[in-house]
Amino acid sequence: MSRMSEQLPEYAERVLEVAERIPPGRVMTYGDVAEWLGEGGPRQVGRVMALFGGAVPWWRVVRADGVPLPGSELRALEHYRAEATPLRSTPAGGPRLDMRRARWDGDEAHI
DNA sequence: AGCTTGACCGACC
DNA sequence: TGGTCGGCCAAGC
Repeated sequence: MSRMSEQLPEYAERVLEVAERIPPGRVMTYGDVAEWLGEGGPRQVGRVMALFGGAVPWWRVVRADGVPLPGSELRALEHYRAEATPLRSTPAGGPRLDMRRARWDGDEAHI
């Protein structure tokens, strides 16, 4: 097939595919996704999400420290509330994800 | 070819 | 809890 109008790079497709598998109420970090794919790194995953994340549950792919996506934290928090994702209230500042409980390793058996 | 940037991460203090 | 630092790796300029 010829390159009509630039399709999604294969790597991007794989990243989005993983993002779609994350169960509601759970999250994976950028690094987790990269590690699961065994390809690329957190920053590559971050780039893919920045460019094409809008097509998938982007709020389920987060930074390792559990800080909601800057600029979209309100929308993200709405989703977390709606799907009962474990949050942790911090003394100063807004809520963060409770990574210990919300983190998903990508294994369907651990849902 | 070299330098900067970015939806990052872990170690350290 | 929070800030810095070095490492990371692809893209842009």
